Order: sequence, then C-alpha cells, then structure tokens
Amino acid sequence: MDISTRETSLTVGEAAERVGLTTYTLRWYEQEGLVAPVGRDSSGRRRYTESDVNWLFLLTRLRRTGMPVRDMRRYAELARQGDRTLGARRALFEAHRTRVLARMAELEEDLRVLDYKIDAYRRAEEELA
Amino acid sequence: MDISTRETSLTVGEAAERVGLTTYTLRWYEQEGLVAPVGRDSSGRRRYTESDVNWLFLLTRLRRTGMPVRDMRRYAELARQGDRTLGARRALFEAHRTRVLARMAELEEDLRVLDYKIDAYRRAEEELA
DNA sequence: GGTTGACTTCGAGCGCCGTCGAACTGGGAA
DNA sequence: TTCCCAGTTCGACGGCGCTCGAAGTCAACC
Repeated sequence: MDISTRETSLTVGEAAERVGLTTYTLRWYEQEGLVAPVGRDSSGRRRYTESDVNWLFLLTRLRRTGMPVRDMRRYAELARQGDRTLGARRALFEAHRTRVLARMAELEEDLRVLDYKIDAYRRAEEELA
Repeated sequence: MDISTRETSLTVGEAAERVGLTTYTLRWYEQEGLVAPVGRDSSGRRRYTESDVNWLFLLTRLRRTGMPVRDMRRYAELARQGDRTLGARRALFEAHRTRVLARMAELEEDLRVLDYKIDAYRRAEEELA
C-alpha cells in the first residue's frame, strides 16, 4: 500500500459501507460524473478521503429526496467550478427544497386517505362482527 | 352508444383525465390486475363507473406514497374477494401507513440537511461579497 | 357516404437507476 | 510461492412503471 495513504482514506468497499451504497454504485456515480475522479493509491485503487465520503453522503440525501441523477450531475458540475457557482448551487438547493416540501404535503394528504380507509375497514369489520 | 350508458359512466379518456393518469396507464392497470375488468358498452368500449373512478383515485394515492404495483395488485386481489378480506386489507394499509410515516421522517431529516447547505452557501456568498 | 377521432388489442420499446459477470491485477497472509 | 481477496475495466443485463406504434373498429358529424 502507498506510504502516502492517510489513515482517513478508505477503499471503495469501506466507503460503500459507510454511505450505504454498493461498490458498484460508487464506481457508477464516479463514471456518471456525480463524484469527481477519486484519488488512487500506487496500485491504481480508489482511496476515498473524508471529504469524498461527505460528498457521497450529501448525494445520498439528495437521491433520497428524489433528485434525479441528472440534476445531481448538474450540481456536481457546479461544485467543481468553485466559488463562482455558489449562488447557482444555492438556487438549485432552494428549488429542490420547494419540491421536497411539496412532496411532504402530498404525503400528508395521502396519509389522511390511508387513515380514512383504515377507519372505514375497522368500522366495516365491526359491522360484520 | 349503448342506451344503458349511465350519465355517470366515463370513457377511458374521460376517466384518465379525472384521475390524472393516461389512457395507456388505465388499460395497463386493468391488464395488470390493479383494476377489475371494466364494463363495456355495446361496441366493446370501456365505461368507467363512479366507483371505478373512486378505485382508480385510491390507486393513485397508494402509488404516490410509493406502494409498488405488485402490492397494489395484491390489494386489488383482496378487495375482489369481498368482506372476508377486510382484516387483511386493513393490515396491509396499516403496514403501508407505517412505511409512509417512516418516509416522511426521512424527508424531514433530509430537509434539515438541505437547509443546512442552503445556509452554508448563503454564508459563503457573504464571505466572498 | 366519407372523414374524423377516440376507441380496441398486441407486442415492442423506453427512461431511470443501478447491478452484475467476466477477465484481469496486485498486495497480504500462510 | 502460492493462495485468496478485494480491487480494476468494460459492456451487458434487469426491474420497475409505464409509453407508444401499428393496425383495426366504430359512432358521430358534415
């Protein structure tokens, strides 16, 4: 192993476990441009730094909130362009935030339908009992 | 048009518009067993009753809460078996309710990450200004 | 009677997001 | 030294949920 490897650097397998993705997915994210090319050790293996892992973690949150991979790629591209895209990135997050709020409102509405049906079933069961 | 057509019965196109699905999807749902075979008029065209539309509406809510088509099919099968499956249907909804609540909790957590990032960008922008 | 347009069935195709197998390489332990 | 394991690249494949095109039918309207 490369002498320059820091204790805080992880293999693809370790990084995958940390962020709850598979090694397949990690390599695929990199290939898709969601993650900047990850550093390699002397034998060509990926070494994930703490900041790579943080980035991956953020991606999992974006993904979980339903952001399409396409938009995550756009975000990653902006991030790679440095400080001058801070505003654009904030705008992107604010727009996404709005979508997440809308989604939450939808879910609350749907939950009411679910509760209504559960209650209706309960009453129907009593009726038959 | 069939003389027996009730004013409340809709063509596939009308039903699709009402519930916010496409005609393709409506036919596909039927084919997949998510909807019991819909009545036809004298020339073989689907006629959706009010209760068909209500059922479709419920399906859209289940779908929107992330219930897989597979589970919706299972639910539809139970519903077709009549009152003796009321308990099973209620259990299915209760289990799904739990998943929806978990999903909402996740979203709230993710929203906090989003808000944190938005704020971080805002502060970084001020820093540069 | 001819045209229009919404319907019918059928099977194929698509977009998204991974997931995997094959074939190979390199480092660490026995 | 040999073995094993985790890594590497590449391209193919899979599940899910639709989506669509083709070819045909039928009621309605001009």
